[in-house]
Amino acid sequence: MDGSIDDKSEDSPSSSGSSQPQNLSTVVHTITAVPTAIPNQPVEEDGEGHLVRTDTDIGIEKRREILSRRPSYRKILNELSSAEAPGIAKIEEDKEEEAAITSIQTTIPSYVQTSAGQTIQIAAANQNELTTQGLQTITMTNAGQGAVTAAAMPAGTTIVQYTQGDGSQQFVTVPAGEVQAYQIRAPSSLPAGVVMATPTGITSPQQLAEESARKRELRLMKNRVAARECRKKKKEYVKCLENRVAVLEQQNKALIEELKQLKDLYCHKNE
DNA sequence: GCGCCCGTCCGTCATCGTTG
DNA sequence: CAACGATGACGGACGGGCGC
Repeated sequence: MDGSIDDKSEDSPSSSGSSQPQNLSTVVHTITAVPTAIPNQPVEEDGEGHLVRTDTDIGIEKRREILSRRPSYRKILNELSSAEAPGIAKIEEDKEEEAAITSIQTTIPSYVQTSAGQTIQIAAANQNELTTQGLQTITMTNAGQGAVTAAAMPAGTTIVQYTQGDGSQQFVTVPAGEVQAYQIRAPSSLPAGVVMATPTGITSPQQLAEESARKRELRLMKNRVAARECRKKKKEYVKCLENRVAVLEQQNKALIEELKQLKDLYCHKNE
């Protein structure tokens, strides 16, 4: 288990939380999906000096019970909207999210590092443009696969391809033998906006350790983004539910009013 | 000004469901 | 079945309001 809860400040460059703009208008009325009275988890050290949670068997069961999965917000909402509430908009596989990802990736890496430890800039043409518009995708290809650039490349050249926010594609080439494969990462030791790429073919324990550290950082980075997205979705979901409540209240009022009128009508007829 | 409380945001971990 | 994405839970940071 690599779960450590004592390393937050070191391994997350953005976790300082300094002057994060607070979302002013989001008053989330609590909609409790599951009981959340989870007892404090006991904590102890693992072999490596990391603090880890230790659940008792009962604790695990209880936790599992509590954590029993609900469908995703999108699913719930889409089911709701398709089944009975035409007024409620579906949450789509949204463009908004893509936009958000683009903006997140704006802060990501515009450099790769060669096996020689040399950092090369991905932003071939215009670094400013890259950093303002952001990377959308980064893909690695071997020479010969990229039809456009392959012609101009010496055989065996590794091509690093990325797509900018405006859809235009940029390529960076690395001489054959210089690099075999890259893993993208944003290590906390590097300034924001720098990506590391390191070769595979690791043999020594130290390299293994570095490799696993890299993997961990990558995983954390992805999860960070995923958590952001998830929260965004959750907010949308809650907003939609609130809207739905408002609509239903309105309908309820109207129905009560109608019932009242019909009753009056009925009474007058009988008189 | 200071301490306390509360609400919000964020990163991380654990876990589940999905997908290739 | 491993890898990955989604998400609940947790804890820390931060800001605002309030009483002293």
